[in-house]
Amino acid sequence: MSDLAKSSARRTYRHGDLRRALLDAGVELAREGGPTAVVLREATRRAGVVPNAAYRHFASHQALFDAVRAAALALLAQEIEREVSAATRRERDAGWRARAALRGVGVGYLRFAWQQPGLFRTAFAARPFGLQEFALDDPAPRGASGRDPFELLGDALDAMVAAGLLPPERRPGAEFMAWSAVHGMAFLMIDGPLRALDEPARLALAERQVAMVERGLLADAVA
Amino acid sequence: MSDLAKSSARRTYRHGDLRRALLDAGVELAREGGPTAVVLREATRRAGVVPNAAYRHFASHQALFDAVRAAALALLAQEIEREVSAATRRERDAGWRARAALRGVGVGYLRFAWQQPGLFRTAFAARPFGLQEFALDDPAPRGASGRDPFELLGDALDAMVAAGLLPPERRPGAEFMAWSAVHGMAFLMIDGPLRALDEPARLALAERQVAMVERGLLADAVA
DNA sequence: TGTACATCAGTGAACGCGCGTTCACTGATGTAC
DNA sequence: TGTACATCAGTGAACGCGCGTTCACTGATGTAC
Repeated sequence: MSDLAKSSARRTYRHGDLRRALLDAGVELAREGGPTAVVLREATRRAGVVPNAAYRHFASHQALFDAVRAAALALLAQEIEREVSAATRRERDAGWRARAALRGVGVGYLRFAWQQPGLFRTAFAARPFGLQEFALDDPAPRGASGRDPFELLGDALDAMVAAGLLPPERRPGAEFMAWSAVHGMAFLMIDGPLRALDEPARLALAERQVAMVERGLLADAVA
Repeated sequence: MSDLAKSSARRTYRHGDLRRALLDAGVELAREGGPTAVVLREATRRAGVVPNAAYRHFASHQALFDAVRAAALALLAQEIEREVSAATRRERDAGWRARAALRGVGVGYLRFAWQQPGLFRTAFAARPFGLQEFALDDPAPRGASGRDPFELLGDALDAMVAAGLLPPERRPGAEFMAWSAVHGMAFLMIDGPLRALDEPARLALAERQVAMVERGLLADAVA
C-alpha cells in the first residue's frame, strides 16, 4: 500500500498528461476517419510531440488502438443509456418499461452508429487476422451506469423476462439475435444502401427494426 | 460493329490470360486474409509476373479490388441459390415455398459468411472514406440465376406477398430489415462473440434468427 | 532552506518495410502486302 | 508462301510515401540528505 503510493508518487509531467492527449487525439482520428485513421504518428503530431514519445505511454500502436476502441465503446454505452432513460421515463408499468428499454437500446445503438460512424466502426473493428477477438471487457468501455453496451441489452431482456413478457426458456441467445438485427442495420446505414436515408427516415426504419425484433422474440417458437 | 470486331481481334496473350490469373490470385488472397490482404504486388507475384504488369489489365489497385469484390458477391449469390433450392425442393404449397425460400436466403447468407469469412468481409468491405458506396450492380456479382444476393432476397419477399402471407403495404423496406438481421449476425459470427460457436450451434442460431425475422415481418404493425 | 543526485518524459535521428505507381524498354505475336 | 511492319503484353529499374519502431541522448523535475 505505502509501496504503491511511493512508486506512483510522481503526479506531474512535462507535457501535463500526454497519455490523455494521445488518447484524445486517437479518438478524434477515429471519429474523423474510422479505425484505419488511428495512426500513432498522427496522434503524436496532434499532441505536439515527437513520434516515439508515445512509447512512454503505450507499448505499441495496438495498445493505443485498443484504448481508443474502449473509449468508443464507452461513448456508445452512454448514448444507449441516454436513449433508454428518455424512453422509459414516462412508463410506469413494468412490461411497458421493459419494452421501452429494449427499444431504447436498439435506437440508441443505431443513432450512435449514424451520428458517429467513425467511432462506431472503430468500436467494432476486427482485429487483424490471427489476433484474438476483441473483448468487450477491455478497460473501461462503460457508460455512466457502469454497464457496457452488451450488458445494457441484457438488462433490457432480463426486464422483459421479469415482466412476464419473455418466457425464460427463450431468454438464452436472445441478446445475440437482437444485437445482430441492429448491428447489421448499423452497417447498412453507414456503408451500405441505407446510407442515403435522411434523419427521419433512418429513425423510422430503426424503430421499425426494433419493433420487428421485439415481436419476433416474444413469439420465439418453432413456427 | 465490324470496327469493334476488328479492334478486339487479338485473342491470345503471352501469359495466356493474365487478367484472369490476377483476379483468381486476388480472390484467393481475399479468401485467406480478407479485404486488406488483396495486395496488387502479391497478386502479381502469385501470377508469376512483374508488379507493373498488372496495369495492362487493371487501371489501379482499386480496380482489381472491385473485381475481386464482385467475384466474392457472385460466390455469395451461388451459395444462397444452393441453399434456397435445397430448402424449397420439397415444398409444393406456394406459402410454404415462399417461407422456405426466405429461410434459405438467410441461412445461405450466414453459411457463406462463416465458411468464407475472408470473402464475405471483402464482399462488404467499406470503400475508403470519401469514395462512393459500393454498388451491388458492379460487373458480375451474380449467381447462376443471374440474380445478385439482394435480388434473391427481394424475390423471396415478393413470393411471400404473392402467397398472401405478407401484406403488400408492409413489403417496402422489408428487405433491409431482413438483410440487417442476418448481416449483423454474420459479423458477430466472424469477428464477434459468436465466433467460438461450433457448426451445429451456428446453424441452430442462424435458423432461429431467420425464424425471428419471418415472424417479425409477418406481424409487422404498430405494436 | 540548500545542494547533489537519480529519475524518466520527451528529443533527435535514423531504420527497414512493403506498398502503389511511373518510366523507358524489348521482343513475341498478329497483320498487311 | 514469304517478308516488313506495327502492336502492345510483359520487363527492369526505380520513385516517394508514411508507417511503426529502435537507439542513444538530455535536461526538467522530484527526492534525499
